[in-house]
Amino acid sequence: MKDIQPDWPAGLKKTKQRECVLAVLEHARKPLSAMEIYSEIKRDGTSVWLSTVYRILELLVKRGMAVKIAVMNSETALYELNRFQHKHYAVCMNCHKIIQMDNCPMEKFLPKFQDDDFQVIGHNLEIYGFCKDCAH
Amino acid sequence: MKDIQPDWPAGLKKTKQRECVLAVLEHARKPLSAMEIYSEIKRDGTSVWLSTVYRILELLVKRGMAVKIAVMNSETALYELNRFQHKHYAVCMNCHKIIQMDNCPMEKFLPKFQDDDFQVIGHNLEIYGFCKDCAH
DNA sequence: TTCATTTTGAAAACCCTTTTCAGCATAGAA
DNA sequence: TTCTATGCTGAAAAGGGTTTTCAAAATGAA
Repeated sequence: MKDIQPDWPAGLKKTKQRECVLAVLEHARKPLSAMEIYSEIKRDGTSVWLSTVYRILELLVKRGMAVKIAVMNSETALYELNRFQHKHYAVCMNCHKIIQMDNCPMEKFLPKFQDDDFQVIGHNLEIYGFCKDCAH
Repeated sequence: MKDIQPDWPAGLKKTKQRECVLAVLEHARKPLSAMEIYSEIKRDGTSVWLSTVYRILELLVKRGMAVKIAVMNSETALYELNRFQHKHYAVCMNCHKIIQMDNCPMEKFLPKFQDDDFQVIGHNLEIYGFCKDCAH
């Protein structure tokens, strides 16, 4: 699990726990919760504490190496490696699967506001509905 | 505060606490948190418990009379009366003010998904940036 | 008014996340 | 390599919003 980091980011102390969190994120095929990352690491036999996972995730987000995703109406945050792509997700209302969207409606859109001006920095968009397995 | 409900919704027992929550929501000029609703009611001299406010809000949402808004990266949910309009909000990154948007980018947009099909039911969109008071 | 049923008060539990602080590990200096 | 300052983790507890519990109180139908 620790064989894929080519070079360690400068200024970060290299610890077993940080290597593991990064490795899990690199192997992840979908955004993961702190608990999922924690379980994955423990399953591999490494000892970590949940609070440490949270600390490491916070650090990675602060350094721009990871992205925190807040799925609406879900109380747990998800994390993934920052691959520097603008993206949005669709969430299945039945199985809660998360599916990546490949386009963005905000590209060609000028928002109008009730109040006067608003300097737009970014946006979050989430589609909800039913995935192909749960559509009936 | 209890002077504006023309007729009480059928099947709902009329209690002081429910009247108050509805009254606060009717007077609100922006989405409110459970705590804000609770404070407002107590400020008017009525005795309520926070858990009761939560219970009432849950009931109103379940009945479609209120809408729950989950502002991303904020851990408190907001509630407002369901006025049956499709809308989105912009959130100021500095003062956290919430400003209503008057248009929606999803109106003329067909999402493309990484996985195959996804049956779209709805969407959440949130713009973030700086309001006119906080833009510098 | 009486009674069955809901609703609330009051407190505690929940769940995810953050904080605390002492002990330990790490990286850089010697 | 060894030493040392600094940063990181373990372990536990606290935090903050929200939900649950259960007995007591209030509601509305008869």
